Amino acid sequence: MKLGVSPDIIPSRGHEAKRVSIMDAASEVFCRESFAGANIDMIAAEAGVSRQTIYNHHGDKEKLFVAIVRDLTERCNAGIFATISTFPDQPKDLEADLIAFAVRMNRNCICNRDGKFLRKLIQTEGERYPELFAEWREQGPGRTWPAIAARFARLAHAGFLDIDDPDVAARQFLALANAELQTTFMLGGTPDEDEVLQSATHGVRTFLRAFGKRQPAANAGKQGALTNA
Amino acid sequence: MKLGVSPDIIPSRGHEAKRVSIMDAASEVFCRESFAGANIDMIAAEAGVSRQTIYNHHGDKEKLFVAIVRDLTERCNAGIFATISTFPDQPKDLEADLIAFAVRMNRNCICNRDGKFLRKLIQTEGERYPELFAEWREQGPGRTWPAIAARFARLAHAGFLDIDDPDVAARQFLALANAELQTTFMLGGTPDEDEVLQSATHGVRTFLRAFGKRQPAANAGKQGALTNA
DNA sequence: ACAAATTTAGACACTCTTGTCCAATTCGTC
DNA sequence: GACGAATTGGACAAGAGTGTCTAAATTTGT
Repeated sequence: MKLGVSPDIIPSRGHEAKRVSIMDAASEVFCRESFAGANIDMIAAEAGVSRQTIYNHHGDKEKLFVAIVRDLTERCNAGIFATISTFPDQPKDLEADLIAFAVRMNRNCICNRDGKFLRKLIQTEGERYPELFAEWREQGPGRTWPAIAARFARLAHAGFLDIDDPDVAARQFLALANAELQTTFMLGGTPDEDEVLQSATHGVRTFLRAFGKRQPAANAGKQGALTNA
Repeated sequence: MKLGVSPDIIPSRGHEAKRVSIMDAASEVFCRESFAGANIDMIAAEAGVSRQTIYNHHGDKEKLFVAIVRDLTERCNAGIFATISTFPDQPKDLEADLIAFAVRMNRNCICNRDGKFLRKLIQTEGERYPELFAEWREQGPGRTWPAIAARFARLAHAGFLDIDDPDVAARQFLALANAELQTTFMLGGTPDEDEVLQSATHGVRTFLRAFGKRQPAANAGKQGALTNA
């Protein structure tokens, strides 16, 4: 019933509409209740379809769950790569551009519905479905970290940063950008725009204090600007 | 019933032994299977007691769960405060001392059994038991972050660090120390000693590049040592 | 060794959930 | 409006899990 999830046309009625509606409701319920705690009637009610329709579409509870995870994994990875492609390779204002990138990363990949759901499902059910989440591991972290690291390496090579190990720097960059959101994430909350911006700003400032060029020569006053709140 | 409490002795048999055994098994099973997925027979089998004994001790499944969470929260907080008390207030070798502290923090509070279990239970069931985990939030993050921040503030005041906002610095310190363990945590794994040391080392080095005194005057060569791998 | 307390195994009633079947109804399309 | 496909709701059997009850066995304190 709502919009804005998939890039394709969303059928607002008919067979496909039910399918989408079921997937939406199932993600929600599986995340909220865990696999064992979720029941088909709940999902049916939330999706506004009859229980039988769910069985018609997906066969059984486990197949439905697998479909959900695959779907989320795919969409999340697409979102992450799309966001990585907006990495500031030729920054005009390094600090501002990195903050904006960190905010995009958080908003579009980590704090959004798909990101939140996938993260929770991995944490909750990851150990019980190793092969399913191994796929995520390879397609997700296994591919996205190197991609981000490559961007930082390029930025360093172009003289904007002073980085020894791009892989470590990439991990630390995101860790810093999220540092102040951890407690909220823990309890399944969604940080608001302000919190995301705050965390990203503080994180990027610290990142640049560590990896920024000591004296860019062009703007000597800049360094001072980084330290004041 | 009887004896004046002997606070220290751990009973290896008898009534109390069963109690401990049940708590251990229940933590394990609740974490692995989630509250809804766990069943009493599983816990009984894992604890080596009969199902009825569990009902005798704890009344019902939910009361058992609550007891587990309280127990874990209490022990974890104790561990965290004990570790905070080992913070290097008068460091001899700042980098080495902070790395050692970060490793202790990880080993004793985050990667150990209690930490891992509590984290997973909060992630999995936090939304369903708000009042229970609100307690954790107040006693845990609400008290430990300020405590750590105060230590960093003191270190800065003593001239070892150059910190604007101790709260932010404290959060970033731990975020950096854990940066390379996130993926492992996600799937419920336990990082080995090497990974913990690696992550802490890289994290502390970055932290000091950001917050270390630029030129401590006394040891000019030190700064160089921080930057090489 | 005796008495009290605790533990045990099994049976049990009850509830909840899954997944199937089916007849009636609605929907999409021509 | 008519036809085929999809959806619905309700009944249903089978299975699993909770929590209770009991009588017998075991452990504990003295």
